[in-house]
Amino acid sequence: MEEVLRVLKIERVQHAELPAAVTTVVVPPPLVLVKDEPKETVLEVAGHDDQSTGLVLFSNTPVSIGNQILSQGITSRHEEKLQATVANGGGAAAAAIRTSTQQEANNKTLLHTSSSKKRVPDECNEPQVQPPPRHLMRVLQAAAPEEEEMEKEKKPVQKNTNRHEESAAVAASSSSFQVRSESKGQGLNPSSSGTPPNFVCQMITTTMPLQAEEKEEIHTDDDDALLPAIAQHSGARNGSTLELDFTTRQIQLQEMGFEEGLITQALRAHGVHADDSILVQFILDLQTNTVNNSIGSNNTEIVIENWQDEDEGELPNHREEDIFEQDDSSEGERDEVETTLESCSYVPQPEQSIGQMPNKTRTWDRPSSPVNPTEKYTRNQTFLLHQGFDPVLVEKVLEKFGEEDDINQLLDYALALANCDAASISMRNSMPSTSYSVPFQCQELIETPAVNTVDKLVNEFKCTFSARAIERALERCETPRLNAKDHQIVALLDFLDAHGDELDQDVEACTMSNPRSKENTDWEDIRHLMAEEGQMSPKTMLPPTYRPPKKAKGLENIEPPEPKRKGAQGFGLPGMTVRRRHLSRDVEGAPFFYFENVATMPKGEWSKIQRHLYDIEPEFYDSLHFSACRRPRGYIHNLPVEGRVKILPDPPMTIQELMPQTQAFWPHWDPRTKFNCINTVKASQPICRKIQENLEVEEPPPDIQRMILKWCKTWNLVWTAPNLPSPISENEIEECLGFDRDHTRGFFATTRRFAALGNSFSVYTVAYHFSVLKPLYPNGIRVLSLFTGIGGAEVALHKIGIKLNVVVSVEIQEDNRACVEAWWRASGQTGTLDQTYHNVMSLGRNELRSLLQKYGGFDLIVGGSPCQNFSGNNRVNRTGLSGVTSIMFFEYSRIATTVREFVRHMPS
DNA sequence: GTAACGATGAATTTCTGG
DNA sequence: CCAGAAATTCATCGTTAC
Repeated sequence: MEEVLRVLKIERVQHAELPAAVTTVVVPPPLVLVKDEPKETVLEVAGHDDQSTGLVLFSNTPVSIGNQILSQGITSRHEEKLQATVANGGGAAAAAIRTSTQQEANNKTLLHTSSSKKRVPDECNEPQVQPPPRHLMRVLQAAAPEEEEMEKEKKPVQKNTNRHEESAAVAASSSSFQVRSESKGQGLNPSSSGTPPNFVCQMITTTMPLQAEEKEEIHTDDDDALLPAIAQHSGARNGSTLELDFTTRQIQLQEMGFEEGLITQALRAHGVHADDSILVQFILDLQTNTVNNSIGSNNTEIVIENWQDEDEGELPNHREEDIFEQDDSSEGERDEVETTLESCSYVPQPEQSIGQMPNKTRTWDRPSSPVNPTEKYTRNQTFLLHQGFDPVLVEKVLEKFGEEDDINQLLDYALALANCDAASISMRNSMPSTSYSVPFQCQELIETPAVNTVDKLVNEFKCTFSARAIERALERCETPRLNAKDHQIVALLDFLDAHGDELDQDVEACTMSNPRSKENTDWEDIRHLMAEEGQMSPKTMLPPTYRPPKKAKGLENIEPPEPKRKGAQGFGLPGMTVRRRHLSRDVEGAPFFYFENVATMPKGEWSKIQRHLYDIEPEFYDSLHFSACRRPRGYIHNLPVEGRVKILPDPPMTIQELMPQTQAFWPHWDPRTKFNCINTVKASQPICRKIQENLEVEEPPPDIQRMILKWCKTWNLVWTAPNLPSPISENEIEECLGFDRDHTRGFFATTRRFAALGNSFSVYTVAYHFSVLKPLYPNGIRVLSLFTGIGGAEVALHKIGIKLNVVVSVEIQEDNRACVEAWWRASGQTGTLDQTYHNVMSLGRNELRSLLQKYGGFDLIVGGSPCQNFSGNNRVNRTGLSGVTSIMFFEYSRIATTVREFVRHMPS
């Protein structure tokens, strides 16, 4: 049985341009691994997984531990670790059966009822077991240096998971936490508003002591970056072992079909223990550059990404000039990178006119292709053959696109043909037609392309679960093996996330049904409806753009627990010392991004979101620390966390401060001082009437008081007259959230206004986070605002005093757009408000390119994606990321990562 | 536009065995 | 008295039929 490893380059192709989604797959010479015999324990071979243009080295089917060739590349240390984990993690996992709840019977009348629910002890509830040894496979996937790097990088993360310990340690370790300076009176930007600002910033600069181990950590990183890869490990191993490894890897790569010279170059450049994907990609790049220097922009992008990944001495802003100043690499490497940078990115479409970028010293055009058609044909043929496509297939492709300049089109077509060949025709005929699209070039030839679900799961969605787990998940979720739709695959991934560990084991007890099947048809309908209305392509919902590889789980390497939300104080409140965090160099620095959503998602959903946003730990805040209402939210961002200030003067911090007129009627048994979270619906009149009826008695009994209080809390009722509870008004909500009163007045129908406010940011909280941007952008900021809503982020930036040079606002609701536009005028903004795009799904790569060219880049990408499927208030479809609206998070992720990719590759 | 519609997970409190 | 387990309390950017 043969196992074929393929290196895939998956790239999103702008969906507005193509009627169908295109996944570009670059297949290198097959890497053949021969299995001795199947074993019980299977091995996933997965390399590193990068962003949308990243690489995935994977195995379609399990590779046994006894794999002869693979074992050559595995050190004995790996095998020991694997065996140890198998031995320790082999317990059977039982599906936890959720305990049922029992409601008290009498719930019809208000009197003498209780809303409390009692959990019935469930005898079937078995204790959770440790994750099974599936993750051990991932230990193997990382070569020794990779593993060490991972562990090194994990240390600060794991350390950060225990905030109490760290803060205690910081407090105990030093008294050097100092308030260095405090100054008041920083007003708003005078040029941005005709009226003097009411807010001042209280500048409190805190400095964190650099702890010894952190100093050492940074030092080590830098050193590593400067050392040749081989030399990194020479100290850890003796010369003979190193030589043996070198030879082993050389043989291994030779068997993959690569030339010896290229292999030697790759091993010298990356070291013998580098990840296969890195080596293979390096060789491919060498090949590609050798065969033809102008294959296409996308291939050169890989070179850049790899180079940047490897260059740990890179500065945060990643400007190339800075890189060169810092980089100690050889002159030859520098020339190569310069050439690559010159040829990368921004491939103009024929119909597009490329505006001149300000302050540019380089052209965005890629190098011109060979003029001679025969030369093009030969070039494409060589390229496709080098990617490992069958010669017959290559001929077919070349017949149609032999002289095509765009290499991606060729690859799309070749992939579609390959997929078609691979799939069973009989099965294809028996399957219902699918919405999954093939490249438009192929549709005339392939009417119903059969796409293997597992392939799609692994290739597009970058699933790293074992084939066994996937097989079982397919059965459990009743997912078709061919042509599964995207939402079905998302559901499958969710199921795998939840039960993948169990599925890897021989556990018969897992009786989960498909938890996501309910809304599948809804989503499909919506997509097609929107497609018919021209709002989006049917295949707009592309897979996530960033899915870091799953972390290896071993005995000593356990996934950090979900971050605690107790208190929801993020990395620190005003006046508190700030908890430090460690962002990788790939993530830190401009352009900044800022994502917000509800804190209390279904279990595991924040972890998924985190994985799609550079694996940055969410920061949970409750706005009750900044205003008179609760608003527990999670934020994932790469903003600095030190030096935050809040806007002054302080807003009303209690209900009583906000509404002093209610104090006269406030019952003594109602202890509330803060509103609960502002929802999107108002309390119904019958609730208020019922409360009134029960308050006819002068002093209601305690149980009635409790019930009334519960309703007051749920619906944010206030006492506007004796025994008269009323819902909080829109104006009061505006003030609670940090908007000016009447911010939303006049744009919405009554219910819509309430909903728009309920969906908004808490300006005070967001402003606190954004305040670190003020010294960074004294001349103003360019913002890409997704899911703008009523403009909470923009208002926050304005109130901090950051000038809004450009705001590209993407908001689908017309009334919201009108509200933002009105605020823009009323607040005397002098910058540009661009509301051209209404739907985030219409922002493809080309649109983003043109926006970047128009405005010269973005400094901040901000957005809070819809939360309906996350919210605890949703009784119907609280389905998490696979929900109809919450899946829009992936659009934020896609756009944020794409913009960051573009901006960071832009010449300064 | 109105009104009726629970489940979920975290935080908190209480119970229990040593 | 204490630690861990179990029970209870509490809050939740909402959906849908009418």
